[in-house]
Amino acid sequence: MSEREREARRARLAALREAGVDPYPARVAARETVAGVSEHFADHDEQALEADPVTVSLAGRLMALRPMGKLVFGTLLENGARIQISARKSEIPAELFAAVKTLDVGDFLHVEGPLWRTRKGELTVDLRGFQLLAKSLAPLPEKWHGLKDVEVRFRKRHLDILVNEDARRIMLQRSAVVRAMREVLDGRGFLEVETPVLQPIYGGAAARPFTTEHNAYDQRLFLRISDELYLKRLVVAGLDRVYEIGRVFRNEGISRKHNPEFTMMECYQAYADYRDMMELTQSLVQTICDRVFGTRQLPYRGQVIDFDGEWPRLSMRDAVAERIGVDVLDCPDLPSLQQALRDAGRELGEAPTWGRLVDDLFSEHVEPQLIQPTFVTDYPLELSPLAKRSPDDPRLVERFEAFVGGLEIANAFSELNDPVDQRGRLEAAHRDRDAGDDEAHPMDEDYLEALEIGLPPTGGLGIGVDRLVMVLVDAPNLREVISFPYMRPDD
RNA sequence: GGGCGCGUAGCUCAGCUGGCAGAGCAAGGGACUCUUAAUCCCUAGGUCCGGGGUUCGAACCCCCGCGCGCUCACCA
Repeated sequence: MSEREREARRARLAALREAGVDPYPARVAARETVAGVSEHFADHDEQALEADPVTVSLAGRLMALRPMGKLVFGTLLENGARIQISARKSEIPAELFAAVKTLDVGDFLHVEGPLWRTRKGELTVDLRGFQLLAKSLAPLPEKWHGLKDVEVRFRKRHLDILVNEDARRIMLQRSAVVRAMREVLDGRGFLEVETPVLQPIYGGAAARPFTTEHNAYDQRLFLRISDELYLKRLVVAGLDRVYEIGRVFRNEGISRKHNPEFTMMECYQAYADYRDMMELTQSLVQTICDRVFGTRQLPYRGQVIDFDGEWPRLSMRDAVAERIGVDVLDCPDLPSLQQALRDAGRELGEAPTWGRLVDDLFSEHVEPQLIQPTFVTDYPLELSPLAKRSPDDPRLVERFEAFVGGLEIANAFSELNDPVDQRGRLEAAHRDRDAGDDEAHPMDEDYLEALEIGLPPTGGLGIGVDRLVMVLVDAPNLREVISFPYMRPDD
C-alpha cells in the first residue's frame, strides 16, 4: 500500500520538525529560474564554467533522485523546465550530505551552488546548500510508465499535468489560444463583458438546462445554456461590439465532443451581418494559428488541416444534395421530402419536421466529412428561431456554422431584430415545446421588449472554445483540453 | 440508454485448460564519486472492483451490480 510510503514520509517529516527544520517555510530566498539558467549557460562548456565559476540559486520540485554513495544526482523541475542537481560528499559538510539523503521525490527545494558539466555534458548545479520549501507526503506516479490510466488521469489532473508533458502542453496552448482570441477581438474594438450565469429564463440555444434555486427568494433559476440574449440586450443598450468568453451549461449527454459545462466565446457586432462574422471567424482562427502555432497547417488525427486562405462556403442545400442526391428545397414540406428520400432509397429517421429532417440528413451524412475548414450556410428557418430570415428564401435564415475535423466549432447569424417576427418565431417554438420538444426555445418577454426598443442590424458569432482547441492541439477527446472534465463521482 | 472491451501490489502489467498470487518500477535496509529508466544484494507489500453462484478447489467459468474506455443512440 502507498500507506507504507506515506508513513515513511511522515516519519521523515517528524524527524525534520524534531531537528528544528520548518518543512513548510513561508518565504523563498532570492532565486533565478531554471529555464533562465539553462538558457543563459547553454553555451558554457566545462572549461568555461571551471575558469569562471558561477553560483546559481534555484527552486523547484525534486522529480528524481539517483544516489550513488558519496555522489547523488537529482532532477529539479520548475515551471516546466528541468535541471540536474548534484551533491558531493567531498564538497559539503557531512550533516548537509546526510540531509540530502533524507529528501523524497516530490519535495520542493531551494538549492544553491556552482554550475558544472558532467562527462556527458549535462549542466548541473553542485549543491552547496539547500532549504526544504515543502515536504511531499504522497508519492508521485511511477517514473517509467508515468500516469497512463485515462480514468486516473482525469480524476487526478494535478498528477496528470505534473508528469505528462502533453497534458501540460495542452494547458499552455489553450491559454495561448484564448489570449490570442481576446487580442483579436480587443483589436477590433470589441468590449469584453460578463452576463448572468444564473438566469430566470434560459435561451439562445436548443438545449436542456441545469436548474437551481435561490433560497432567499425561493426562486427557480437556470444555469445559462448560452450568453446570446443578454449580449444582444447590451447591443440594444448601445454597446455596439461586445463579447464574452464564459462557461455555459447544457444538461445533456456526455461524449468525446460534449462536456456538461464548456467554454463559449460569443460576440456581437452592430451594423454587421453573418458574412462579416464569417470573415471574423476565419481571421480569428488564422490569427490564433499564426500566434500560437506559427503555422496555418496543423495535424489532426493523422491528417493535415489547412486553415489558410478563404475557407470554402457550402450551402446546406448543396451539401445535402451532393451526398444524398435530394434537393431539399424542391421538397418544401415534410411528407414530400420523406417521399423523395424513399425514392432515393434512403433510410428515414423520425424527424418531426422538415427542418429537423434536413438537419438530421446533414448531421449524419455531411458533418463527419467536413475535415477541412468549411462554412455551411443557409439553414432552415425553424432550426434558427433567433436568426434573420434570408431575403432570398423565406424558409431559410442568414446563418452559418463552421466545421473543422468533423466538428462544429462556430455558429453565427445575422441576428433577428424584427420584434414582431421574433415573437412569432418564439411562439412557434413554444408550441413545439408544448408538443413535447423539451429543447425548444422558451418564451422570453423581457428579451422581446428589448427588441422593441430596437436592436440594430447585428452579426453574432459563437465559437466553442474547447472544440476549437481540441482540433488545434490534435486532442482525441474534449476532456484533454478541459482542466477538470466532468467525471462521474467515484463512490 | 444499447453493444463490445477492460478492472490483479502505490504505478505499469503477466498470470496457460480451474490447482500454492507473480515481475519491473516505487517503498524500507545495505553497497557504490559521472548518474540521468543508474546499477547490485536483501526486505516488506494483495478485499485479484463488489456481491452471489457452479466446483473438491475460482483471479480464471456463470449471474447481478459498480467504475472506466471505445462505439451507437441522444446531444442542431
